[in-house]
Amino acid sequence: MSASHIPEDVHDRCAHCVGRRLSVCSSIDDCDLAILANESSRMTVADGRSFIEEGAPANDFFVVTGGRVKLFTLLPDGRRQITGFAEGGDFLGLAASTSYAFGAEALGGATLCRFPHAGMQRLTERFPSLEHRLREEASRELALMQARMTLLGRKTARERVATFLIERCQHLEKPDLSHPVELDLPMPRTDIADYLGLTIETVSRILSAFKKEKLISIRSITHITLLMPERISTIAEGME
Amino acid sequence: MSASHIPEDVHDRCAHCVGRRLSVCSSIDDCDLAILANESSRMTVADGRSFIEEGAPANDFFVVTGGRVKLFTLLPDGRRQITGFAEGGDFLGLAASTSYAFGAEALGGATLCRFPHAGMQRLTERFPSLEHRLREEASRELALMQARMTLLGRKTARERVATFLIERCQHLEKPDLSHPVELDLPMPRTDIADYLGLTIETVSRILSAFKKEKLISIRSITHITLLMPERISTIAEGME
DNA sequence: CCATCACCTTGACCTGAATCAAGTCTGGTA
DNA sequence: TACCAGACTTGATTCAGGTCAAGGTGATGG
Repeated sequence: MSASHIPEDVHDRCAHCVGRRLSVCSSIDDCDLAILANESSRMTVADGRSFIEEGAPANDFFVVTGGRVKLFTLLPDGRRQITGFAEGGDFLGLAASTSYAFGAEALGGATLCRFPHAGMQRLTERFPSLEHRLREEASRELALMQARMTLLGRKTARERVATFLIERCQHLEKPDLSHPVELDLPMPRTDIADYLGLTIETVSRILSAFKKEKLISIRSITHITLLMPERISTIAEGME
Repeated sequence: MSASHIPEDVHDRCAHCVGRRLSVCSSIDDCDLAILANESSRMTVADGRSFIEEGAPANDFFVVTGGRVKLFTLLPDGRRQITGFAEGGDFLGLAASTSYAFGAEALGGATLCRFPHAGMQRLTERFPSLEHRLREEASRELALMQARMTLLGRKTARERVATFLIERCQHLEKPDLSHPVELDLPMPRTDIADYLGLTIETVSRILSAFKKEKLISIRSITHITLLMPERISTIAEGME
């Protein structure tokens, strides 16, 4: 598909994409959107389907344009560490030299925009600010991972679950911990456990404990209200 | 200090630096070394002295030109997670947006080359390949962290210590696991423990166990020989 | 040559989270 | 309305690794 055939459509595809607002694509001017669109292609991934294989040759970058995905690494015996959840606007594929350092699969269905490395290179040559934006993105990710290593290496189970809840808050449009917060947890407990380096039973127990302590209320499995967000934040920092 | 005053010295400073061979500085041509030198300054840090404060405004990048440093994050009550060790040629400071996401201190004395962000920006504008090199560096680091999260979240103490030993091997000039390997562990047990998310006692016990199993021999506290590197590597991957 | 101090090792015991094992809840089907 | 399957919760028990408490070791200085 070449930009010269259907320039309007192609332009629009990028113009109305969440990546345009949130992701690396924001470093491209409006008038150059067709070039951007021409180097990328859309794809959808069904719930639970994998689209990045850990260790496979890294040929593409991805922008999540809809839905959610989980990123993970595996040990040979099947133990799994989820290294992150990504949603609309998030950029994937920087954690790779020649091969991907992580696997990725859709969490309840996702749409993605795929940028082959070759095309991305053409884009960075043409738009140097894009390369800078990619570095910024990598830096942001590195800073997040720094905190996550502290979580996995040094926090208690209680602190980990509290941190997870606070992290979810900060993904909302208007994070505000001074009032109760309604949260949607679209991932199953298994994923939360593998993200926090715990077992599903421990996650469940601690959520129940938080409920008993009136820190949260559990409206349904996926729908939780933080009744005392600031107290949970205190627990998350290990200061309770 | 301006390059025009003592161009020869300044040029030489970069020409003979390990960063020139190993680090981001390799993306600059010989003839432009004076420009590079002019944007950077040397510094030495004594054993145990801190030179990056977690949360402080991030104003500089650093290249380790000699010795070693440790990078870490802290919890309010003093729990510490060492997120990495850096040595000659390693680049520091990418894991930061406006403020550093980690602290850093010298491990037995270190020399560094400091690049203020403003100067680095002048360099990346003049040498676009440097910006690309920085992104590569960030990607390499991200891939490493991915593996480290799996270690902290999912590996047993035995697997962690084995992984640490294998990692140290891979820092040698000629990594080769088919024969016994002599290793130097310049960091105290406390640092190894904080790197692996364990206690000093557990690290000590597991090294003793490895010794009893004839997997390693402990010649002195800092000097260890891996007698069966491949078996240790197998343990590290969780496949024993 | 001994004292000191910091760091490391070892042992005994404890505990937080894992494991093992029932339940329970929910949404989908008939 | 009852049944079923999959996901979650809860309880009982175990165990890996932490904590507490002695020792050991080796580099430095008197």
